[in-house]
Amino acid sequence: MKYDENDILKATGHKSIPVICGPTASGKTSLSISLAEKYNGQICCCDSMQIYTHLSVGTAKPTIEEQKRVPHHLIDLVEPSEPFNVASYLDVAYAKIDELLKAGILPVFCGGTGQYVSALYKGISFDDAPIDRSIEDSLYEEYEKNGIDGIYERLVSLDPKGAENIHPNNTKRVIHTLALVESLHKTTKEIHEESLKNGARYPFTLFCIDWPRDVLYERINLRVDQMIQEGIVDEAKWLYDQNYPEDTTALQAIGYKEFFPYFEDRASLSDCVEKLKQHTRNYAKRQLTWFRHLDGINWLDGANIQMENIIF
RNA sequence: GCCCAGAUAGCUCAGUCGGUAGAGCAGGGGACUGAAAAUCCCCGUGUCGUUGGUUCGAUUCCGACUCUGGGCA
Repeated sequence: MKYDENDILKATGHKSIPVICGPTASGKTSLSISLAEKYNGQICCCDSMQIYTHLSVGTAKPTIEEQKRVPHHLIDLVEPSEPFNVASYLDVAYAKIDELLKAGILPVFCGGTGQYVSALYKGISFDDAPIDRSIEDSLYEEYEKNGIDGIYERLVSLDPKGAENIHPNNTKRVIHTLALVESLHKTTKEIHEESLKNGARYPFTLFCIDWPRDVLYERINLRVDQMIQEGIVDEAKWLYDQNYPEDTTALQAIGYKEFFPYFEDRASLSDCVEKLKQHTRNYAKRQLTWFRHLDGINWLDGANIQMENIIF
């Protein structure tokens, strides 16, 4: 079901659902908790790694204490070995929003994953059946043997406009897009238009917490040190010991793979910690690029957040 | 004290058979529609340690000095 401003207003007293965005370590969690406490809300996490069970310290999942203050949803949804993606996220997120609204509770989104926030906000729907992973697998085999050129050319001939937007070096996207175009017999433009035709399912208002870059990086460094105290290394060791296949999505999470060289005696612990800080800083920059280019985002000065300015 | 090696971009280093220099990383910007904490694209002028000498011309060759490694006493 689709909600407009009035439906949300009737259910919660607000015209839209707030989404607190921001790079890692910007203070999203505490702000969204304050907001939820203030307005009788509950938190809906919007994070591609917090959905995994077991990965808690490294994903900066809200702590048990934080979860006691306000109920948190959309975390701990699947085992790290299980596949999960934007489409799966939208399914569970929509169901949760409906459930909360019916109960008159305000969902407060707290999101670090640009792709998920964007899909929610723009109302991108993934109605087509998911493409068969085996099509992609066979394209990967072809890529291993003959390189990307032939695959890219096929994409250009089937979907020239779509190919323009993908750099041939981005093999992951080239292969995925070709698999999509071939199996659906549609161009990316058609796919995109169809995916947007229903519009956003709920009105959202986006907020993004911003800090001067050097301050943010300092916060990140401090937080990584804190994660060490909280046992991130043990958590990483656990994940390492699971021996999941290399392409397991959860293994991509920052905060785990960085310690694998240490477990294999190929690097010192402190080197791995430095790498982790580095990767986290790099990631924060990418997140900001994403949020900066979302239409209608409201910026909040991390050092001086006024609750009165958070209007939604 | 002596010998050897090094001193070039924020870091690690390459290079210039003498014509003022370039990679990786960091940093900055960007893309993103079913793996997204992923993946990918763009952006490189710096007293080439200091100081003399040789030379039309030195970061490059030679000398001295300073510093940093390593070795010998």
